Amino acid sequence: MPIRVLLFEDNNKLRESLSYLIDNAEGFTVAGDYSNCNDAFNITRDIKPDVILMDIDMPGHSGIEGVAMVKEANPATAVIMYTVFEDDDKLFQCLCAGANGYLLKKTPPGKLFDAIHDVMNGGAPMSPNIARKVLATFQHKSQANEYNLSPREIEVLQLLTKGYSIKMITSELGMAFDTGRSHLKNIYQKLHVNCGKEAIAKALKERIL
Amino acid sequence: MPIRVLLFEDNNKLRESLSYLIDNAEGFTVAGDYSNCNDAFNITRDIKPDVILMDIDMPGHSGIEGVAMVKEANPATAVIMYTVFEDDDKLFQCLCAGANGYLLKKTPPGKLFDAIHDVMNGGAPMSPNIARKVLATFQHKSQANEYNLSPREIEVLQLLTKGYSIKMITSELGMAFDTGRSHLKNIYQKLHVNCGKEAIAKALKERIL
DNA sequence: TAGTATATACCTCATTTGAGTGATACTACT
DNA sequence: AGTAGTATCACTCAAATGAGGTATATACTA
Repeated sequence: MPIRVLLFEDNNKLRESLSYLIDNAEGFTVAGDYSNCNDAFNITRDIKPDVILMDIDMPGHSGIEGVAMVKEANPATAVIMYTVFEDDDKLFQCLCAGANGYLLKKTPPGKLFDAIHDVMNGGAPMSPNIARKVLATFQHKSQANEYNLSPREIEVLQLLTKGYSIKMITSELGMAFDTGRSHLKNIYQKLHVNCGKEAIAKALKERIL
Repeated sequence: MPIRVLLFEDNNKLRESLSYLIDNAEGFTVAGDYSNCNDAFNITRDIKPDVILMDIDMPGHSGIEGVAMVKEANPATAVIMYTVFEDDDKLFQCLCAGANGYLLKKTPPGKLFDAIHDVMNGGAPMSPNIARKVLATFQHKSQANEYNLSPREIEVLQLLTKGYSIKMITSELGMAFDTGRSHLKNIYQKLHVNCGKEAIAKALKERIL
């Protein structure tokens, strides 16, 4: 049986072209196409499509909200974002909302079919630039020295981010209590924070360490 | 000019087959193949290949260390992991070390060429299972209620993870100082931690919120 | 209706922490 | 030889925090 695809795209011309293209391809059928995702929850719940191609910039609810609605209505439906946006913010919001793939609209239409097959196969089709951005998030670490932390300070900060108290840190590293406090004071200065809690938040959010 | 590929793989049979296969393919040439990556730094620095296929489990330095060495020697060289491992630990260690792709050895050899082209194109070729794991890391959030935090407690915890002091939190949320402390005490209990720093660390690491 | 969870608020006490100040020693570079 | 950075340790003081206990009002549930 053919793969059932749903389209959410507010550009009528594009939506109709895509619908025609996909519906006439071997092994695919378009189960519906919509110019907004205001009713995405009910639609998905009722139709339970295999794959959804989702634009981001639509009137009313955005595609980002759309993904969330779809995933709540039927988690088994795979959602591929299909958009012109490639800024980090929108990308990661979509991924966090549960998107299974992310294609830029400059993707040649023929590649769409590969992507749909890929996502049905448990994959995560992404345009090359997008995939690179995603992998880059794992590599944002070795920049501890953006703040010129000394090796010893890094050790201290690492233990701090485990929730250790100064006492625990200093005994772990075999230094005097006040030495640990000195290090922490210097760390706080370098990170431009005022207390340990801010330091932990900053260190973990920016993946220092 | 052909794409210059380097192989690091300790299984001699497999390495020779791969080398033969790739070297005889149109548009590819094997610039070297090695059974371990103990000298990966110097090799990469001297040869500066376009792409490296890297095994993980090798005698001496692991492929994970290998990636790091390669990336230090010549960041422009793309590294595709080629391994049987699909456990989260090894995967994320490789990605953090700078790997550009991650293929399981069950990948049909023909797909290797697609992957190499993909990575040369700025992409990040990954086996479907792997890609799913990577995307899943972005979706590990909405499980705040694993700890049965009440809505109000979640608000408090969110501000806490911004490094806010109790004073700031309570004034932000318009409640009495002691009310904030009560909430925090309950939050600490529910998260099984003893202090705010641990709570922040746990909340950020487990992406509660 | 009784019980449970939530949100609110207050009190006390001991500990932890941040800020300020100062000091010694070692290394590395100028 | 002098300077800068790092690592070490000490002392004080005021503020922030965690742990303990109590209390009230509301809302939902059994």
